[in-house]
Amino acid sequence: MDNNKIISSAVIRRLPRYYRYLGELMEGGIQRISSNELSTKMKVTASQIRQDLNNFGGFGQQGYGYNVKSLYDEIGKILGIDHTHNMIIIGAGNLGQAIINYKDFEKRGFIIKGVFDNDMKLEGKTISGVLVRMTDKMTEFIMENNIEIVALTIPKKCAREIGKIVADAGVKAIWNFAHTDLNLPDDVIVENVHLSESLMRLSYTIANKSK
Amino acid sequence: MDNNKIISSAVIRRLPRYYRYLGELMEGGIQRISSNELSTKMKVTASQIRQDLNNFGGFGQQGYGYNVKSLYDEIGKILGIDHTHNMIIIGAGNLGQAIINYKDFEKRGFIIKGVFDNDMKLEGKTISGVLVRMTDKMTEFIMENNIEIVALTIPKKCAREIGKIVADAGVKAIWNFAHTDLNLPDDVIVENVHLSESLMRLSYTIANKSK
DNA sequence: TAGATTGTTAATCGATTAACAATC
DNA sequence: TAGATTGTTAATCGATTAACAATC
Repeated sequence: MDNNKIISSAVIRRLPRYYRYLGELMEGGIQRISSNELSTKMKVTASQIRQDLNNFGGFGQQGYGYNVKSLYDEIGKILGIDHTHNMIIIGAGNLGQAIINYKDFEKRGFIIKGVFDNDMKLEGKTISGVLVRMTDKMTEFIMENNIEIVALTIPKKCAREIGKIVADAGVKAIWNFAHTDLNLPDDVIVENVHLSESLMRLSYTIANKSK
Repeated sequence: MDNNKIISSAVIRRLPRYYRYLGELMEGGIQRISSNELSTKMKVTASQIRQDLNNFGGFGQQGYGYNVKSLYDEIGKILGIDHTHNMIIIGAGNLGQAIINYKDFEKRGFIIKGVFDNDMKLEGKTISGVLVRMTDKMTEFIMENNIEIVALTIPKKCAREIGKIVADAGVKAIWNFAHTDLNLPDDVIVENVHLSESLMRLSYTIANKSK
C-alpha cells in the first residue's frame, strides 16, 4: 500500500458503508463474499467495490472472493478505528445527550471523556455516566486528557468562537453539528453534520421526483 | 426552466449551502452579490456557482450580479421550502427531542405534528409542545393528518419494520437516522443521516491527513 | 485442471473549471 | 458608452463502469 497516495473523498465516503455491511455479514456468520454478491446487497457495481478496495491493497483472492472478517478488519484499520480516540462533547442539550447515550460510538473506540456546557445548573451532574463540566475548563481539559475530537452540539451563534478555542487547544478534529461553517485553519479537520441541509435535500426530492 | 431536466445530485447537495449563505447575507443587509464575491466567501469557484444556478434559470444580471433576496427566494422554491411539510418523529429519545426542540425546522416550514414511541410511560406527555403518541396509532395518524415526512430516530433493529409501515401508510419521505439502510420501494424517498459513518470519515481523515 | 473471481487497464461517462461572447 | 459580470460553450479533469488477463 502506497501511504502517500491521495484517495478520493468519493471512495472514503463509501468505506464506512462497506464496513457496516461486512459487520452485518459477520453477525450473520458469513465468512466469504464476492464483489458480485456484495454489489447486489449494497446496490452498487461490483467494479466499484473492487476499484475502491484496490486503492488500499489487494484484499481479495482470485477465484474465492473476500474473507469477510479480514476485509472488515482491514477497513477498520484504514478508517482508523482499530485504536481509540478521546472525544468530548460541547453542548449538553438533546443532541449532545443523544451522542453520549448512543453506546456504539464508544464500542467503536470513540471514548467520551466529558461534556461541556455553560449552564451552571448542570455543573457536576452526569449524563449517562459522563460528568458535565463548565466551558471555562475546556482548554485545560483538552490538553490534559489528550482529546482528539470535539463534537460541537451548540447553537450556531457561538459555534465559531468555541471552534476557535478548541482548535487552539490542539484538538485534531471537530465534528460540527452547528448550522454554520467554522472557517478554521486547514490543519484542523472539520466534519460537518448539517441536519437542516439534509432536510432541505429531502424536501427538494419530494418536490422534484418524477413519479 | 425545463422541469423535466434531471439535476445531478452534486448540484442539489450544494443548494442548501447557497441558501444558507444567502440568508446570512440578507441578515447582514447585503442586497447584491457577484458569483465571484460569493465564491470567495464559500470557498468554491465562481464558475461552479454560475453553472449550478443556471440549471434552474438565469437568476443573475450581466454587469450586476445576483440580487440576494430574490436568489434566496428562488432557491427556497427550488428546494420546496416555499410551502409547509407535515412531519412526525418516530422515537422520542434524545435525537427525536433534539429535532423537536430545534425550532428552525418549523420556521422553514417543517411542521412537527406528533412524536411516536412505544414507551407507555411517555403516552400523553408533551415534548416542547408536541404530544407523544403510541406507535400503534401511527398509520391512522399519518393518513388523517397528511403527513409527508417521517423522521426515524429509533434503534437500527426496528427501523426497517417501522420504515415499511410508514411507507405503506403513504408518507412521501423518510429522514432516516437509524444506522441501517431501509430497503424500501423506489417511490419512497429516503434521506439517510448516518452519524456513525460521518464519525468514521472524520477518523479516517485524522489517520491520513498528510501534515 | 477448470471454474471462479480478483486486480487492473481501458473506455465511458459525468462533473468541474476555464474562457469568452452576450448583455446589462 | 465603458466596465462588469453573467450565461453558456468548450476544455479539462476525475470518477465510474466495462472488459479481460492474471491467478487462486
